[in-house]
Amino acid sequence: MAEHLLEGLNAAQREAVCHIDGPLLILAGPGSGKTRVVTHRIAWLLAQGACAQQILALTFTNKAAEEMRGRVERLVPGESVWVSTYHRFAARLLRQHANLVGLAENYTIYDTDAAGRVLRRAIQRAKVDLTPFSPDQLRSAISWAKNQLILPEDYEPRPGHPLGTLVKRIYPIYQKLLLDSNATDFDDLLLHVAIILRDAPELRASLDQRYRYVLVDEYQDTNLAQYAIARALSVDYPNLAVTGDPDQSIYGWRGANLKNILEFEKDYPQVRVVRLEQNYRSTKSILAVADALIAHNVKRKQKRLFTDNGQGKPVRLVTYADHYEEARDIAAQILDALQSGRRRARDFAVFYRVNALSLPLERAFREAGIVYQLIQGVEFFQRKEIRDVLAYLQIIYNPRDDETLLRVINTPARGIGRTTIERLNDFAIANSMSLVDAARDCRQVPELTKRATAQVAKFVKLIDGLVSVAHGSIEEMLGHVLAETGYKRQFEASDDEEDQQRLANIEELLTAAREFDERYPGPSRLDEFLEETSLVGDTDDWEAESDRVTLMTLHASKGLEFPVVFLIAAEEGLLPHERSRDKLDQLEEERRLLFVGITRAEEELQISRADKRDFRGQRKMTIPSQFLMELPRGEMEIEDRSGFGSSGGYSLPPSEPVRAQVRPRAKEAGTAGIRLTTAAELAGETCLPPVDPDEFTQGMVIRHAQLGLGRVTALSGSGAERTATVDFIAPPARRKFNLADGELRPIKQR
DNA sequence: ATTGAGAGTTTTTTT
DNA sequence: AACTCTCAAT
Repeated sequence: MAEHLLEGLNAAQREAVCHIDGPLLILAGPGSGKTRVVTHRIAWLLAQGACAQQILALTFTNKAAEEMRGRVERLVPGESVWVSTYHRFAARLLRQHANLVGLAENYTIYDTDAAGRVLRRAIQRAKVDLTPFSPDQLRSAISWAKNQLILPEDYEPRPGHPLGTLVKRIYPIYQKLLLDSNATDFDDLLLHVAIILRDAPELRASLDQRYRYVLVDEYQDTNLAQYAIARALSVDYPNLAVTGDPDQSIYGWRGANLKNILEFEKDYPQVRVVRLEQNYRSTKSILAVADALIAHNVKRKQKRLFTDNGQGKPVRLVTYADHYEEARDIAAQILDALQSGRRRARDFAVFYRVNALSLPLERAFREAGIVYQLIQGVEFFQRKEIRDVLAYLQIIYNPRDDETLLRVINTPARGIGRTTIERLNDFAIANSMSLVDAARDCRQVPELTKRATAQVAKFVKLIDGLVSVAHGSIEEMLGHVLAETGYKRQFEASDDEEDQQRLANIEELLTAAREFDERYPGPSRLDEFLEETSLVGDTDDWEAESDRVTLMTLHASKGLEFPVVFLIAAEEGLLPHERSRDKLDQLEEERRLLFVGITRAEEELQISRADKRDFRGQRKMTIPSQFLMELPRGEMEIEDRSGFGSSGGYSLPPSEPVRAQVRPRAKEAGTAGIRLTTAAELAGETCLPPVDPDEFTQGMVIRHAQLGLGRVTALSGSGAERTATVDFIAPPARRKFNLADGELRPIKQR
């Protein structure tokens, strides 16, 4: 019956898939088919009679959750297994039991930004001198405490620990500000739920029973709070299955606790341990390098990686004269492979330790005419204009939210200045009321000028007006917000490129709202919408389907794989990062980071460094990474392109011509199956006059006055409402346009 | 309330 | 180098 689920699995994989009751630890090396095992196991459980509602799968990222949900859906169509991130699961649970921790059901989830501002207010209120510490250090100390499930009243610093003393003062104030605003930060979602599960045994027991089978992905990255939640759901029904790889734990700095996985067997002595050690991703050469490197970690569970894949090319270790040369040569190698038709752009990825290292690469790629996508964290919903507009929705939903009120009270500017806000705030504190209520009673505040009082009264009226229309669809509510607040007006007046982009983003938000409304028809689901916008980023940011070279940090590369990988800047201070100096644990984490990077590669891998590098505006001689000494150099191809002794430094061996400066001809590019646009191609095109919005078609090549050439990838609406999503080629960018504005012109190719 | 000069930073970032 | 933050001047 369900035997097909076992097809094509090796013995270890089968063992994991067929395990039903009792704790299970899956130690899954890179490329060992972990996701496959997890999804097949879910399908297996269902086939054995478990019902979908009894299964809960927890992941760390939305991307992972989506991926897993999709694969389960394909295996067993129609079954709705709850696959969720930890935070979303916690947010839902907390929504139902908010009263147990002093919150109301309509609590707000703050993003890092908002939480940071609250912390700043907490510091001010504590009237302490923060020096010599930074607010950031304090933030991470509080975050650490929350992840350790230490409540404000229980926090005790180590004696004589100056930062701890400050935390003890400020953490309770910070937490009170959050609770008074009926708000949480990200850490709170987990903290509150963990505390609820600890202190409400009946509730815990009923949830334990309800979620009979709990699966946790990337277990090596769990912090104590997440661990506590998973454990609390697996007491009476200890069917907890966790998967992870201690060697891929790279989020220790965020409170992840490697002990959770290393000591899982202590927690559940009757645990069944399955090791997935066969790698299906990489060549023998690549795996050997990874294996040799990670063997240098002391705190580690022994694990042997092996593969039936071929030997493959040797891993290359290259030294360049400088970062510029490094970038140029990588671009040249990629271009060469593209032009010969050996590879597509999407086959390549370049990894680096810090985002700032991407610049020279971007420049080189642009010069070479290589299309690339940069994966970086500025998420759509984090953008200022989006946050501003959403803030109004948050206020409608939870008016007690002081922080958000502070954000919107003078955005856009409406003549309520700092002093006015301060006086309102003092009044609110004195009467222990929320800011909205203080604003509502602004006539009782004697210090306020007449003018200020009038402005504040007007603002209160605005908010009340918005609240009164809070039943419609999200799109409508957003429409009201934009209309009543005049938020768009400030940008419409300007012809600044950035402001126009902001407007476009707001349009995009409206589209997102409409899609949401369609997905959840019926009564207003404001809570769901706000939850989604604060907990879900831009999901379609990186998609394998777009044919571009990928540039990203090593951290971002986790979970992905590419045929060809370039790993740059293997230098002391960068990899390992200088902040990990002299700290064994952190040094091992840096080593794991490199391990993760190496094991992303399927067929080819090049690790490089430069003798000189400009960094933070300074040119410095570099020192090779100590990790390079740990690699099996005998099995690798070592190349020195630093031009030792030669004056130029830019010279390359004659067999490897410098290609980066050669722009590809459009024809050649076409045969290689890649889309490249050259200057020549550009010149050979003429713009057609503006056309009716409905004449745009998918795939059409267009030109934008500032952004250049692009291709229409998606269309929606019609007539004056018709919008197009356009992928621009150089620099690569995805933008959305209202076609009625006439900014886009079709291109006629000669 | 907005602008600008000057100073001070600077890892990674699932949520 | 590039960015943010602060504080002072308009």
